[in-house]
Amino acid sequence: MKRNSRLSLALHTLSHMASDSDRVRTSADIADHAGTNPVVVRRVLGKLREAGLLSSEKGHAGGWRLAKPANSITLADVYLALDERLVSGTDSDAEPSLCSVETRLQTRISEVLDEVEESLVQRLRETKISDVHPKSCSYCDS
Amino acid sequence: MKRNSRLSLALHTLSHMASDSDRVRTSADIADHAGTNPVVVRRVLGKLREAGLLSSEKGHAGGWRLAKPANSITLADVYLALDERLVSGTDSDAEPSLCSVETRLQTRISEVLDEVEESLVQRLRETKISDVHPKSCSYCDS
DNA sequence: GACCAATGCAACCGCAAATGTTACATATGA
DNA sequence: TCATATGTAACATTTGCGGTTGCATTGGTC
Repeated sequence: MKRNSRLSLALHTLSHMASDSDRVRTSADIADHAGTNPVVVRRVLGKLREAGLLSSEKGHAGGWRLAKPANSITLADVYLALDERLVSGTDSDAEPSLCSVETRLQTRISEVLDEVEESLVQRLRETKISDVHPKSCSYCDS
Repeated sequence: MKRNSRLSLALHTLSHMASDSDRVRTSADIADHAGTNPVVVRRVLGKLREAGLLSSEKGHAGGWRLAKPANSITLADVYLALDERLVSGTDSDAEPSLCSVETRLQTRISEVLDEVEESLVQRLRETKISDVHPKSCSYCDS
């Protein structure tokens, strides 16, 4: 795994689940398929659960499953669930500049980036998880 | 400086320059205003020069200036000049999965993210540097 | 009830990318 | 010739993130 791994992992998992909604999957299974670690999987999927996209069950026959139909989940749902802010990073520690013009410029730049960020989310809203999944794909039984 | 600092620094600098195109600015000046280091500034602005957005001159009265009018530079120009790929990260080391379905899914996800990335660039193309600059701003003379 | 298998969570390690820093070569105008 | 700027390499520092371990908790199964 590498860059944008959280978003990538989330899409990967959701797409898989979309192909067989009834099947319950464990973190270990998902981690194997994604080439990563069960704990990492739980971290990412936990966010998706908080957002109501997934549900999880503990115990012997526990695991993860979709909490709503795949065609009702958009990329924006996933993106926002993960708290990703690719464009307008949280530029917090802006030390109060000596020059008032500086601070105004900084504010203005943040505005512009926020607008772009919003456009990005709008674009993500146009694609559903069910659109991502390639045709003729059955979850491989390892 | 912190997150998205390269893009932020670039926009900051270009906006400043847009307000007084004739003035030549040194890395040190810019670094002071941006609260960072001259070398960092040169690294970022060097990319912008490669892209033909800025020009620089060595020597005694050297420094940086716009290479073209601010209203002919879009955010996409800056974004691409910096080699930013916020959405579709270069997911290179994808080890060949055992399952063919996996690789196809991976490919499909990359496709989708590339499309989103392209949408982002298109959006960035709609905003010019001259749009970023707040009105009534004279470069403060420190 | 004992046991096993799953999530949930906290703490830590290690790596990699980006920034920050120093140093020095080079160019150029005064 | 000197002061001042960029250009660049090398190194230090910070930071975010994936990875790892450990353990508590929950819930089937025997």
